[in-house]
Amino acid sequence: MGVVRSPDELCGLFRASGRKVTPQRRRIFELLEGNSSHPTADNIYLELVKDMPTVSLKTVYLTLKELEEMGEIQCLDLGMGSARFDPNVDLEHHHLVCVSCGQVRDFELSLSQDLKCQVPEAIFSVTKAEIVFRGTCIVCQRNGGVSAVGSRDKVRIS
Amino acid sequence: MGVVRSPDELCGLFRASGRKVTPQRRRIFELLEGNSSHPTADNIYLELVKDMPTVSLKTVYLTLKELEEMGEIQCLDLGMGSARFDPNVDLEHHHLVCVSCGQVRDFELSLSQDLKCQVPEAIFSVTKAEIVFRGTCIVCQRNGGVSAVGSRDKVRIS
DNA sequence: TTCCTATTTGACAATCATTTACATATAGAT
DNA sequence: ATCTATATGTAAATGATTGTCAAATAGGAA
Repeated sequence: MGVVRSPDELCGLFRASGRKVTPQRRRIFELLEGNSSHPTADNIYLELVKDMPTVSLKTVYLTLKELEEMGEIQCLDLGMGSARFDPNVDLEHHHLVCVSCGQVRDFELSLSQDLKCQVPEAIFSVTKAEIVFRGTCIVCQRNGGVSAVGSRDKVRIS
Repeated sequence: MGVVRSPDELCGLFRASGRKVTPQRRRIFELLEGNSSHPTADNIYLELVKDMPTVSLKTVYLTLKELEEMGEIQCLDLGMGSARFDPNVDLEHHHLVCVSCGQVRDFELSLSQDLKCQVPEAIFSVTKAEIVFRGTCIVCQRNGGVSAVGSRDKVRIS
């Protein structure tokens, strides 16, 4: 299933669904490919302007929203001020959120019990079950948890 | 452990930690007691103004933040535009989020495996593991999922 | 290839949640 | 009752995200 698609595949999917593929969109697809840094819309925008000085943040938001609607990326709201985007749409894939530096890491975890089945259908129909692990990453533990970066600070994509 | 404290207990804890107990704070404690509606700061505020016409949203935010710092309530950011506050601080307590009406429900779940132990200490030190189940509640399923309420709409506390 | 039109874009303003600034009011210890 | 640190309210600032709309353009049709 739709895990990590190439820019070309995404362009095809966009056209197939009646959308147009513009240079800015293609570039966004490229910036997302294999990106495991969980960038914010602004992180993407800052990379984008390097090549396209006139792009607007709005275009980034719009393209990301469309990708999300198509199920090609997921939008994570982890309570850090701004949404993070993740091109990894794998199931059994959860997140480690460092409350010190704000970094978000993917974490593969296949539970013996299927989480969705834990909730009675008579009560609620589960579409998606996500686990958020909050704590401190090894780097911040070494730095005594004092690693400056506030939750609202920009995290440049590597 | 600190699960569901009475307004009086909270007043005591506030004084004990050098904070002052004002009428508006006491009222906020009352509004939170036994409240399982997962109100936003604004929901609380709207109830509060009924008794105290001059109270400000800022006071609500501040008091809620202090309660959170004291570990007496938890702040949930579920990606619905505004944070939800939950006086239930029970461990093994997760959330069902209806993507149709925006309602948030508590869900007790004791997994046979301890979630925290799933993450290697060498990688990340977990403080808290929370599961968010997204899907549709029974009510919205009956209404054909068309139950109007947008994610940013206000949800009055019952 | 050129044309045509629905879709995108970008500049800008608007909105929403949350925080800051600061002068005034007040809880609660003495 | 006094005094001072803390809390309050007004009003304005901030940051993320969305709406408006005229101008630009992708890409199918001719």
